[in-house]
Amino acid sequence: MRSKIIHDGQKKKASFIEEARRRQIVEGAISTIASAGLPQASLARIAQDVGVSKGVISYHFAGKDELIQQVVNALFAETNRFIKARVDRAPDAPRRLRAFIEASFEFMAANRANFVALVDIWGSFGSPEAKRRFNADMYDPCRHHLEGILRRGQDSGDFRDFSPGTLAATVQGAIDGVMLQWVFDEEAIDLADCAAELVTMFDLATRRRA
Amino acid sequence: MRSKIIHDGQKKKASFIEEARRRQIVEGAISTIASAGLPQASLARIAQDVGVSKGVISYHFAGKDELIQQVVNALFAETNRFIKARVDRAPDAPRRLRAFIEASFEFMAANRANFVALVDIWGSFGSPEAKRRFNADMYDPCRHHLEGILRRGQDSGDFRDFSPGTLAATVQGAIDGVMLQWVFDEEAIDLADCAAELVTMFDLATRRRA
DNA sequence: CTAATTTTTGACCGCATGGCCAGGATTTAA
DNA sequence: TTAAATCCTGGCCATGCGGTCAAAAATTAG
Repeated sequence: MRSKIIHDGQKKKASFIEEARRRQIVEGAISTIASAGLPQASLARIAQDVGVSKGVISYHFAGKDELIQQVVNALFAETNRFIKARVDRAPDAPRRLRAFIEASFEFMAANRANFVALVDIWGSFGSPEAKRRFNADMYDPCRHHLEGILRRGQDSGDFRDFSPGTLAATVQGAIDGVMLQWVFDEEAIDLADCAAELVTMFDLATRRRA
Repeated sequence: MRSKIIHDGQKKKASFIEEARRRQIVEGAISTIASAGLPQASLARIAQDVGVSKGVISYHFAGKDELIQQVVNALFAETNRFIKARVDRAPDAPRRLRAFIEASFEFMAANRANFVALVDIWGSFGSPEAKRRFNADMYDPCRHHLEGILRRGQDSGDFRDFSPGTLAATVQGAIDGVMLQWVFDEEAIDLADCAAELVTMFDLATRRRA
C-alpha cells in the first residue's frame, strides 16, 4: 500500500519504518536542496544522498510535490515550535515581542540549511494560486501569532495604538528580509547585530509614547 | 553572428532589431515568469508568449542563463534608477532615508510583476557560489547606497552613532521582507501602511537621541 | 534589381527528469 | 515454519527541456 498517511480517510497507524523513512527522506531533501539548490535536487539525487534507491521516495510519497510540501511543513513546524516555546516563557508583551525576534534569529543561526532550503523553495511556487496557498498555510499563522502578542500588549497598556496586522507584517518582514540576505551570503550579514538592532527598533516603535 | 553584445570585445553597435528584440524578450520573460512561475517559464513558453519562435531567443541570447541574468539586471536597474532619483531629490539625510523607503514601496506598488518575477528568480540560484555572486552583484550595491546615506547623516550630525552596515541591512531587509509577503498574497498586506510604519520606525531608530 | 547579410522558422537532438512497475528481499503475523 | 504483508531495487518509459541547425524569409547594401 502506498502513502497511507495521505490517502487513508481514517489514518491507520503508519509503521515504524514508514515514519522513519519519511523523516529520513525529508531531512535528506532539506540538506540536498540547501547544498545544491532546488533545481538540482532531483528525486534521483536526493535518493542518492540519502543512500537509498529512487523508488523508495516514490513508495513513501505520492510524488515530488508531496515531498516538497512535507519539507515545507517540517521547516515551519520546527521553527515555530522553537519560537513559540521562547515566547511563551516571557512574562509580558514587550518581552514576548523581544523573545519572538531573538528566537527567530537564534534559530536561524543554528539551522542555516533549513533557511537556505526554504528560500530556494519559496521561489518555486508557480502559479499565483500556489503562492497564495503557501501564504495562507504557512505565513498567516506566523503573522497571527505575532498579532496576538501585539494585541494583548495593547490591551495591557504596554503598547501604543497601532494596527496589529500591519505591525505584525512589518516585524515578520524585517526578520525574513535580513534572513534572506544572510542566506545569500553568510558573511555579508552580522545576524546578532541585526537582531539587536531590530529588537531596539521594535521596542521603540511599539511602546506607549511617554 | 550571435550575441554580439556579449562576445565582441569591442562592441559594435548592435542593430535596431537586436536591441529591440532583446528588450522585448526580457520583458516577455518577466511577465511569463511572474504569471506562471520560473519552473514553467521554459524558452518555448516565453517565446510563445512573446509571439516568436523558440530559436529567436537562442539567436539573441547565449542561453537561458544569460536571459535570466539580463532579466535580473533589468529588474534591479529599473528599480534602483527610480529610487536613486527620489533619494537625490531629498535635501538632507533623514529625508533621503525616508525617500529611499517610500520610493521602494511606491515602485513596488506600480510594478508588481517585476517583484513577483524577482522572488521566483532569487530562489533559483543553485549553488552557494551562485548565491554569493548574486548577493555581490545585486544586493551589495543597494546596501552600499543605503550605507552612504546613513554615513553622511552621521557626519552631518542628524543621525546617532550606529553601525551603518548593520542598519543598511536592516532597512533593506525590512523592505524586502514586506515585499515578499505582498508577492505571496497581494491582499494580505497593506503596502502603504507598512511603508508608513517603517518610515516612522527607522526615523526613530536613526535620529540622534534627544 | 541583385547580391549579401541579418533574422526567423520549425524540425530535430541528446539529455535529465518524475513517475512506474515487476520481481525480489525483508519483515510481520499466524 | 509458513504465508502474507510490507518494503526495496533497478531498469524502463514518456515527457519536456535547452540547445542546434539548415533552409527560408526579410532586410539592407551596392
